[in-house]
Amino acid sequence: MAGKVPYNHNVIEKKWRKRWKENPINVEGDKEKYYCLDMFPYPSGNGLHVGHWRGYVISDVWSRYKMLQGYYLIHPMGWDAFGLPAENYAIKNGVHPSISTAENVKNIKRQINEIAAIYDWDREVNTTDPDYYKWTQWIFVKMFKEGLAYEKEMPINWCPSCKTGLANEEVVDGKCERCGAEVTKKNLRQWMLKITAYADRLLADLDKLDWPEKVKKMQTDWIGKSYGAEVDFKVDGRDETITVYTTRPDTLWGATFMVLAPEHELSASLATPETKEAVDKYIYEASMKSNVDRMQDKEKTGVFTGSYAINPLNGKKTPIWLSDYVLADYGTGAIMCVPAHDDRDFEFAKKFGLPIVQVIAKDGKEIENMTEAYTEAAGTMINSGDWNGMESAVLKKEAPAMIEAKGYGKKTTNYKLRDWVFSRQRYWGEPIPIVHCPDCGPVAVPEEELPVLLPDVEKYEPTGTGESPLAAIDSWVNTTCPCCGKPAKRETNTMPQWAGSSWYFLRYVDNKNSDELVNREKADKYLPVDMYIGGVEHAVLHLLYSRFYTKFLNDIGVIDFDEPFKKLFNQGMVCGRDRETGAATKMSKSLGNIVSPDDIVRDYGCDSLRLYELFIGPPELDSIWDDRGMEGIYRFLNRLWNMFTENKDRDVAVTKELEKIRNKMVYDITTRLEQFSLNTVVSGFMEVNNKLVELTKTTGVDKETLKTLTILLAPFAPHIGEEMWEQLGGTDSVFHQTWPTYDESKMADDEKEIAVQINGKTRGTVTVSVDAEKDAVLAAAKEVVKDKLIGNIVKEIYVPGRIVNIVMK
RNA sequence: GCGGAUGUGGCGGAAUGGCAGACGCAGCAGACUCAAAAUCUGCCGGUGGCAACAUCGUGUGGGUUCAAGUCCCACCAUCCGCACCA
Repeated sequence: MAGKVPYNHNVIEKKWRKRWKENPINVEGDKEKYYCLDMFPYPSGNGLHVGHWRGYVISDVWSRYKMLQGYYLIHPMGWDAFGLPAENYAIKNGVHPSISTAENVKNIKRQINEIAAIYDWDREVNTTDPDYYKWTQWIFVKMFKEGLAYEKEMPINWCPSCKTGLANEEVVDGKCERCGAEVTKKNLRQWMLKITAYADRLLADLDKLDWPEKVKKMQTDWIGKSYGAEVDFKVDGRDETITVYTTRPDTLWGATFMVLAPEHELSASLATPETKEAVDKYIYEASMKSNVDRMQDKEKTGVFTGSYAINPLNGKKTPIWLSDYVLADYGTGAIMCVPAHDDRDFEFAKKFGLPIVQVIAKDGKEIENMTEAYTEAAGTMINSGDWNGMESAVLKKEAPAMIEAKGYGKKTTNYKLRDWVFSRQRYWGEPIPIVHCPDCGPVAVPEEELPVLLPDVEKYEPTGTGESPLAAIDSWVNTTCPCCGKPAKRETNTMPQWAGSSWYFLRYVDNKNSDELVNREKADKYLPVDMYIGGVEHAVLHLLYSRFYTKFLNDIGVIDFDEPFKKLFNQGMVCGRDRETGAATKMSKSLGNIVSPDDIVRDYGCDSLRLYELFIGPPELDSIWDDRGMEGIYRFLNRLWNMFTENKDRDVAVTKELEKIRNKMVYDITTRLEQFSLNTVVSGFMEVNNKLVELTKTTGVDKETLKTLTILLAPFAPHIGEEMWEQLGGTDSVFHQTWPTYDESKMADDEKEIAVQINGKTRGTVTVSVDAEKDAVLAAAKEVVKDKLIGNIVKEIYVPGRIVNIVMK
């Protein structure tokens, strides 16, 4: 066709990226803010693959949609740039991490800009920038002053490969989350953050959040709150008392023995001369076992100490054992054992021939030849003295108070959450701003002296001794005490990578402020985050730490809210296909199945890639990259472009049909987008385009429909959207238009084809007017299937606009 | 072991309890072309049938309902999370 300009993505995309740079489209005015945040990336040397892009595309589409709804966007990007890979690269190549990091940032920034993301680079932050980590350190100092950061010598998780301590959250299946090496225990002086002080609030406030239930559940489980009682057992013939924690105080009469963790402070001393050798051996062996060994030991082990404890309720002597199935750092490190009603205690009792006393009747009676523990708190109490006859479920709730009233112990709660091991023995992280003074102890570096700059070192290698490489720089380590002025030494441990990422979203709204972490007025205006988009891998670590930091900063008056992220969306991964098996596999260099967005953008354009990233599948599920699917999207954009160019200069009158198509299009796209069903938004565009292509051959498509389509499409394919808008005569950016609305009355069909079923099976169709009477529809329907109406009609069902079902016989 | 997610054509996937398979990919046939690519048109779950049509069909087995991919019960498989937390 004459005058037809083919779709040239290169020309269009280049043109509009330049325009956006010259005339930013996101302007504040007096608009309300909308804060849409991406999880900021670690600037890896590999750059991004199409999987990383998925989240960025989703957040960009959502942001542009919000923009068309009239919001001013906070849509920033930054770099989580401290961490091991840069340091390991430095060790290998002798390049300072700050140099390799800067190079990687540059490359990834280029890639991200090709998504056409409207990131506001004026807000950019980098966790390794001293102006940034000054405030990371400042938060630590504040926590230290509030007693939330403290030092402790304790056995911690130690990764022998990374040569650093790890938080519990960083240990997966007994292995290092980062490198996969088996984690061992090491006694080290550590900086800890008292996140447990916030356990209750971290748990309760989950209710406030519009987050995936899965993530809330994971955090709930990680915090692991339980209700029960601490009960004091006197050691027979000695002055000591052993306190146990139990969630089942109702079964106290059934406690027939007690088990202590080998690490319990009384473990060794409970041994008698006869048992001493065996007890010491057991304690020693337990201390040598790694986490993995301990978890893999399915068979229970244990040793009798020779001592007995007195059950406070019935005065009975119960033997005290040691076993490593009891955890030293949960509860009190000691448990009372009720083998009749606990699986683990049952197994232990069976193995070592300990007595089993049932105290809850199952189905109203005592079980003969018990083969497994009865763990339900359901049934009447038996063998339980004055508790006999009570309901277990009731007693379970009341017993803690009863025990407390009698002076046998107290009502209590417990958490699985532990305090956060916060120090790392590595180089590339924020120095912990503490000075150790022989007289004053640990002293915080005065706030006006922050940041404590990370010094250059010659050797980045972790020492492996439990000291950071910083310890080798005498000139840096030796300083004076800020308190008394005497010679003192700097803390040489650094912070974990999580430190910088636990609060970065606050800094974006005031990233150049050198006097405050964030200006309060700006914080009140632009925070918190309305929508947070990122992978589910941060369900516990990053998201829990960020919530903790936010609550702390709220407590000390820096900000006015106590939850950072109102809404959270986890996008699925984009997998590659295994060349041989065809199975979905993570994209990785070693498998050679990485698809680079650079190649795709070059061949098909950024708009095509954006649409394919959405069309590939439901955004919350993992999906598989398919090059041919990518081509299909490209074909669609070409068809759309051709349809557009053939209609844009025609003078087409609005018909009822066109009006219907337009309203239905707005309805479909809007509702699907609101439901975050982004894959079906794209198919919705294809459907409407197919219809418009048909109309192009006959009546053509009117301007209003083309304009509406253009605005709807713009958040998804912004370059072509802008180009179409301009060609339709728009003088301002398409993103300064208003999101279209629909009129339901103009969407509906006058006539509808509905199915006619007999006994639930479709036997024909009938086209009826939507406002036809039931009797008329039924009559028409019966006419269609009259040959098949053999027998008696029992019931006739008509669901207007949907179906007729005739029930026979 | 506990918890969660998922299971629909050759593939990715779509379906407020109401005609299963939208949309796309692949495939087949045709048009255009000397030819190919691109593009356009048509077909495209299985079985039977020239066809109209019939029949089976959403992991398996039951159930509720006029009607079930969708709701309920019991399983199976895959993936993810937690895992001796008393």
